[in-house]
Amino acid sequence: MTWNVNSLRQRLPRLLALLDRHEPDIVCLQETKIADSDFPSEPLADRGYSALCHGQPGRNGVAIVSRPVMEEVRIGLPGSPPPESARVLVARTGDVMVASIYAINGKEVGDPAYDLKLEWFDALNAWARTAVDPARPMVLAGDFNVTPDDRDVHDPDLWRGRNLASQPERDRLRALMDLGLVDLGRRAAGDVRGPFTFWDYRAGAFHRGWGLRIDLALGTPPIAERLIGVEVDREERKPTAGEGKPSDHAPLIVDLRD
DNA sequence: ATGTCACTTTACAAGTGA
Repeated sequence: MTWNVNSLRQRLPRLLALLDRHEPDIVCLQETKIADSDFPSEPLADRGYSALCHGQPGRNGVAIVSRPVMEEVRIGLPGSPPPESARVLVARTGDVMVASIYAINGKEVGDPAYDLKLEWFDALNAWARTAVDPARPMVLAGDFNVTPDDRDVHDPDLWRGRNLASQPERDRLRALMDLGLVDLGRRAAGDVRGPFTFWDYRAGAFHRGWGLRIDLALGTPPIAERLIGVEVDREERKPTAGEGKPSDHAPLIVDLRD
């Protein structure tokens, strides 16, 4: 499972309910917005989950919550542009590598943050060229802040060329996948629009179906051949589900054969 | 496109980032 929680402090009751509901083996979290010293390890441990975290107070932050105790492989992204931000965490269980990824949003095409985003993807891809072995099982899951193609936006004409849908960022995501990664969500869904994972809080975007598919699980072929299905838990985006307010992202759940 | 949310701070409102 991968889920951008938009503050783990705010979303903890929902995360705990989500663990009870889906019983996932491994959960990649993004935008935890919490320092490692404040990470809520105990309520997770009570449910049989251990956690690795790479956070900072107030913004960004990634974590991997799992039933198997995972071995930490890497914290952070070597060569990523300053300022240092908590966006990558890599861990291993058995022969499976898992990376929790939170890409830079980029704000708008032309904004300095957009250039930083492209630079950050170059650093991610440079790391991935050394870390992704298509012969070995590996999953990169998280909020990539890029729609892979026009099927991943609710209104391609509206979004054409804009941040989250522009060609330079799509080219970089494509270069990452060309290292031998399968977009598991797209493979499971087939040639349809969506399934969306993010809806802006504003303007009633969820209610109006104004969604994007920017949360992705990318797997090497040994993972992809074990793919059973993929589900987006849209209930988690509704204010009525679980405890407290929703994140602006819904969890993406990938089901793999043992 | 924008009917919001969560964070931070010479904190009880306003700016930032998403």
